[in-house]
Amino acid sequence: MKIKKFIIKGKEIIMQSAREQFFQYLARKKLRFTSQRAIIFDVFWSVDGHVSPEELYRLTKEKDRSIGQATVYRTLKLLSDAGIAREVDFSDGVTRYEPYYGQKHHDHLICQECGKSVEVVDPRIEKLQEELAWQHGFTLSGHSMYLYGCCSQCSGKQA
Amino acid sequence: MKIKKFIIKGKEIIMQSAREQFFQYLARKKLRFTSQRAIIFDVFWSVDGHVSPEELYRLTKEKDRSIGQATVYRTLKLLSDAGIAREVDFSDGVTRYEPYYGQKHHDHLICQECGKSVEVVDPRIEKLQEELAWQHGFTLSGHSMYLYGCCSQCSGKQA
DNA sequence: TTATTATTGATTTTCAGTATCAAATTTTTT
DNA sequence: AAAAAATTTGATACTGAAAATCAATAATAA
Ligand SMILES: [Mn+2]
Ligand SMILES: [Mn+2]
Ligand SMILES: [Zn+2]
Ligand SMILES: [Zn+2]
Repeated sequence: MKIKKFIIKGKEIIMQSAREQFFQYLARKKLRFTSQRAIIFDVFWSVDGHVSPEELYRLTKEKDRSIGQATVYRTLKLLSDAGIAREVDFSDGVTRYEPYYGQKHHDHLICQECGKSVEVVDPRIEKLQEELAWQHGFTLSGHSMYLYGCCSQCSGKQA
Repeated sequence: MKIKKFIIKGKEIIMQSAREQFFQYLARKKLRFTSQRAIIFDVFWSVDGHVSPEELYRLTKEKDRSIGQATVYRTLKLLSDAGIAREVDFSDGVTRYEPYYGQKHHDHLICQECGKSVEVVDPRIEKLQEELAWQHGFTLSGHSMYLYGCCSQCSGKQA
């Protein structure tokens, strides 16, 4: 109970900082922190998952019917540029975004049966990726890695 | 010279086997090895790179004006299912296909300046990926990994 | 032959994402 | 304050990739 409270509080604090970072980013670029952007940010943050622009648009409209779809797309791009959100692509045809602020880098392990995704990271892999790029004379600026398979639950059902 | 000849001959042999495998696959599925499919296969194989369906459609029409775009899409799907081609996604908005028959698995290192791509593979990474999935109770069926960066040529130019 | 099945190319449709643009809002300058 | 400049917005139109539809063919089986 106490732990949960702590976690929740931690999340709020992070949310505040992320919001602040968004604000700072906009200021730096001489852009405005409008009410629409605030609403979209808040909804995006409250979802806290891997959400597509269209899903977010739907959710946002529940808070404010007047917000346009284009603004949602635009705001997600801004959040991306501000380093608060990240695009993820689970190869199922839709691009999603995930909150990325205050989160360590991670990759995804995806169950192709039920669609469940697990966030994973292996420092040894990350290191080897750097090495590998280096060997080919590349300066690595990023990577995307998705592991596809079948989770234990889905494996169980099948057998 | 001798080496080159050997390689070329090797490539032809591989092409023959790939064609054969395509044929076998179609037979197994009770599908037909039509002239259109043969042409599309041949052109695809002769390109030998990372080609988009639209590019392939254009190239194919040079051989046979009557071939339809839908057939190119369909045939690429078939080649994929037959394990002869593989989809690749360099995150530049277009899906490409590469010949995959007789080729070892590989991942891609991509220069974001000039678009050049290098095929790479590191068995240690592959092993760790398996491990990682295993630890989460997943049975791994595949993965996609793209390393993005800047190649030595492009780095040189900038500085 | 006749019936069945698979294939094709043209066309339409879908869908995500982008571009456009006039109206509205905010900021800056007089 | 008023006017001018800059930014933002939402509606709408548009794009391009990919899939679905469908009538016409072609190949195969009965
Ligand atoms: Mn994630
Ligand atoms: Mn390749
Ligand atoms: Zn599952
Ligand atoms: Zn380069």
